Amino acid sequence: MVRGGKRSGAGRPRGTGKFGESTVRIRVPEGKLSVVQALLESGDQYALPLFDGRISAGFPSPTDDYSEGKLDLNHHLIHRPATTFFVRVSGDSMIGAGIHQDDLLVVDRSLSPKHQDVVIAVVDSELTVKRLSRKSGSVALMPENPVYAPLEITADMAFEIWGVVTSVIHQFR
Amino acid sequence: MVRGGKRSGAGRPRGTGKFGESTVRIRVPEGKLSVVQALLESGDQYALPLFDGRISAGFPSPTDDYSEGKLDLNHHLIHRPATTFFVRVSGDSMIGAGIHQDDLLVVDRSLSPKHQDVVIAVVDSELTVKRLSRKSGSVALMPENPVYAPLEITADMAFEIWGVVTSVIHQFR
DNA sequence: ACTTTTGATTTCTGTCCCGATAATCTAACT
DNA sequence: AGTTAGATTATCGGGACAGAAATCAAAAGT
Repeated sequence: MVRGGKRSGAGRPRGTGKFGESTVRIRVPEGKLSVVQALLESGDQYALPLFDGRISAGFPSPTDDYSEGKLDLNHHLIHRPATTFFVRVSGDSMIGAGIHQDDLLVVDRSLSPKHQDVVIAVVDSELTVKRLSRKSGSVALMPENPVYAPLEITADMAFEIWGVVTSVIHQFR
Repeated sequence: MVRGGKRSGAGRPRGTGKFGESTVRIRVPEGKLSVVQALLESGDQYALPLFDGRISAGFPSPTDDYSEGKLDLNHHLIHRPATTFFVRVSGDSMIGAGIHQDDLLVVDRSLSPKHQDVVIAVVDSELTVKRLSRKSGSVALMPENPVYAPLEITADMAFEIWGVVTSVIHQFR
């Protein structure tokens, strides 16, 4: 007479809802509701497809499957958000390293500056970006532009390294 | 005898809770609970301070107030997420434009390619990044490296522009 | 008269409950 | 064997509730 009956495995399976997973109820301020819902419904809006320029056979299309995977700029370029900041470049003393006027630098304060690192330094109250040289016990800031001269750091200078430049971003449009 | 009494204005004011705003209840999948809570409690984790290299007086410190404001790379570099993708650079034909081997390009398909734009193009099944020239009715792809020659586009070529390069990102570390 | 205490009131937050809906299983039926 | 219908269990969103928090106003204290 009875259909079914109490048994394991019966009923709606878990994780068959909208999110494919069990859910928790939380309170969200009204102002941030839209961004949270966007995060939930469409995943990370800024995880965008990455193409490898080396693979160019077969006339691929941007609408194809993205076998190279997806990339989020923030995650890719910023490893420690708490110790990272940006600097807008002034001057052309590092043009040989691909750092141009008005470029944006990503700087991490938590990295220990090593020989040949590009660093943000303050020398006598002046903010500069240079390549750090630690050769033979002396410290020097090396520009990458023949117009400028290397700057040897001496004990009487107010010298501080703010951080190590991890990336440079140049905008065309 | 009665203290207080029914009246308007009494009671806890609205918006005095944890979020300073009225809240709504939503369901969040367990797996995304931590990221949603991080978004709510600490704001945008990737909105980082921006310094202007031109302002260098007074020996500022990264721990000072950030009068230049905060910047989010995704918002700053990606205006239309739906039509934007990344390309990893292969080759050195655009080194004069600051585009090096293994750099990351941000490409927007929704921008109409104009004269002198840096574009991602497919010519005869080959993916290239070049500066677009539309002078005098003809179309050409101009490298920025004297080792390479300009490529004039003729009618018999399979030619397609994938998008306009809006930024180039070079990583040091 | 001024300050402090105390109860009343109202809102916030997290949790529980519940009905409607949805998805699956098993028995009954064709 | 294939279909149908009841049983079972999970999801989803709304209502409700207890405890905490914040404010008001009267009462009590100085």
